[in-house]
Amino acid sequence: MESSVLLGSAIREMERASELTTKLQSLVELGDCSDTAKESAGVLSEELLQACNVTLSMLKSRRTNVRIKSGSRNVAPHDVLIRRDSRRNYVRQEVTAAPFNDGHQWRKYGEKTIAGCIFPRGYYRCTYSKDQRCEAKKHVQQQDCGVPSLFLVIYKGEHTCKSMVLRGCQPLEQLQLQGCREYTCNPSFPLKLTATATPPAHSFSLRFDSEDRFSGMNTTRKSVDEGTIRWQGEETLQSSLSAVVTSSSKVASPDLTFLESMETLQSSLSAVHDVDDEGSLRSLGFDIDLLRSDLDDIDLSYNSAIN
DNA sequence: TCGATTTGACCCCG
DNA sequence: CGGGGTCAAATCGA
Repeated sequence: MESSVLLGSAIREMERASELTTKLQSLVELGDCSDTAKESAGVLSEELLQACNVTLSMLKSRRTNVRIKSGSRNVAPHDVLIRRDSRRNYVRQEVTAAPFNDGHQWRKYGEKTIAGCIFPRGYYRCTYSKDQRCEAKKHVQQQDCGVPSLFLVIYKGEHTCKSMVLRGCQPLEQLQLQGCREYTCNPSFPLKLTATATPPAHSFSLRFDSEDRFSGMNTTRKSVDEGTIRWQGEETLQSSLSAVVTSSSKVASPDLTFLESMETLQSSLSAVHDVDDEGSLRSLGFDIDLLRSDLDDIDLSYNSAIN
């Protein structure tokens, strides 16, 4: 069971690597030596390398065979196990490359060297443990030296706090995404945005990288329907910001306005793209005002003036 | 100055 | 008694 879950994840990563290789190959066959083509090739190579590294980490971790003492069960990477402890509190354990991207805020209260483990175990409790008597805790332990590294995370107790700081109660957050500016939403998670053009399809890809001191750089992307951006929050804020904007060659207007399709949200998003003499997209900038809650699920469509 | 992290000491349980 | 979990003072950094 555990092996099949792991194998499935590894296969998906390799399928992604295969797709990236195909794209890279197409780019090479075009023989385009422009800067944007080089940049796109660089991005694809980077994604390809990461997909390979993730797969390697999974397979290496499987070899080292992570074992949970209580219950004596093996937990494969990305496998999730839920049980109750002796106090009938929920205990959930999982192996992940991003142990802090779980949508909650944690405060570290201890660290301990564990017998037989290379890396120390970190002890965290909910930031609101005192204010709201939230008893949620988690232990985080690095499993290997892979890139990205995998961590065993054991969650104990359920969140009773009303925090959900990454999902709603925060004041209006202004997020400006312009080219390659950096945006930091939390001192612990510096985020870096990169924008890249991919000729000749005039498509743009926006990628959000999140980085923390344990798992290093994480990159996420989303699939997009033509003419729309589907920006869907996943379990965590930090890994959810990824969008690919595809504008066909018929788009000639320098102004591209994205309209919010969900009236209940208070967010607004506008984008301006810059075209060169031949009408090809050269750069794309976003200005986004949003509430954190917006990140849960946003559907956007755009109108574009056609000359 | 205050909140978060670090780290050594202490407690508890098997 | 030893190892894991927590406490709390010291330290860090924004």
